[in-house]
Amino acid sequence: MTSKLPNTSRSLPIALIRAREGVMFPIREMLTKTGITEQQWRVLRVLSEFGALDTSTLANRASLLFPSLTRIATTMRNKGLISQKRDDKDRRRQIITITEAGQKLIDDYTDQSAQIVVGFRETLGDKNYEQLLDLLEQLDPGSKQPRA
Amino acid sequence: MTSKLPNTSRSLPIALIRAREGVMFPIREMLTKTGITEQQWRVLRVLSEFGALDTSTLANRASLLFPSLTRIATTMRNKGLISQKRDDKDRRRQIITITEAGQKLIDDYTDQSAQIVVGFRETLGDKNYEQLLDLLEQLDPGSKQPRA
DNA sequence: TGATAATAGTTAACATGTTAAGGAATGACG
DNA sequence: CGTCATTCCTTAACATGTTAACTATTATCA
Repeated sequence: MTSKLPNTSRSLPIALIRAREGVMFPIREMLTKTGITEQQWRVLRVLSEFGALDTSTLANRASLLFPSLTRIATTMRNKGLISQKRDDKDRRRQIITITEAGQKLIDDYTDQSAQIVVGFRETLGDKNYEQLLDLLEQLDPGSKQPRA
Repeated sequence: MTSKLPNTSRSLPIALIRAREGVMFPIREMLTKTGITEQQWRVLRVLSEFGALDTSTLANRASLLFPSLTRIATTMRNKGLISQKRDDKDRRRQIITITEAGQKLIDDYTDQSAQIVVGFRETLGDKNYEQLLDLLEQLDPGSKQPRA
């Protein structure tokens, strides 16, 4: 059996990369002004939404790998955006908390960020936008169980 | 006006990352056996589809940034997967060509790669799969003009 | 209890993503 | 022809992605 690959123009991995580029462009533009990266923004958003979390849970919810989060956390601690302490019950665990400065950063840019989301929603239309999220979720291996 | 951000679970950027993780997982598993990375695989696929290309065009079609491609090309040249030469007409340009070894690698793994694509197509269903590609394309800023 | 496995994170090493600056060749124009 | 902007690409610097090895702590179980 000799199967053929789709054209690169209809390749799912490449389409996902390009879509991400397109979505991230205006967001990155906004983040430039904040001085933090896309990943650091995700960390703040997750902490702001869920409160203090241990490293594993945070990594999972922000879709970051452990080693990345270890480095990012160091950077963010130095910037005063988060604080870290050991869990007294299980001393292997690190508990990460958002600081006031971190929360302020979120608050300051929530509107602008939300506007960008609205833009994409309008580009696709509400119905398509929701369907896109549904389809993407089906490709996500973690979507079967709720995240830790 | 105080807008609110969507939950991180319905955030488009995060959904795109997670979907990409899901799609890339089996592909990366396959690529481990080949000894090349996902990006190097993309370069080979584009060269195999379009023939020799200059660096700019290749970067564009493989969705790679220039600096990345510069490094990747060095690696791949050392592995004997591609060859590079200057364009005689415009000596700023590098022309990149796939080697026999590179083409063999593509040939050896085309079937396996195509099977993975089939898997995702079946997961979503043909219709949804095509619609997903269409929606993703709408988020791609480069989709308005055909790529260089 | 004491050896061993499992868990939570970190560190290391290499590749890529991202932005900015730099170098070489070409093009435009007075 | 000479200057200057433009184009194509490379280098540099820092952040993240990815895999593997390693440390510290906790759980298991004979």
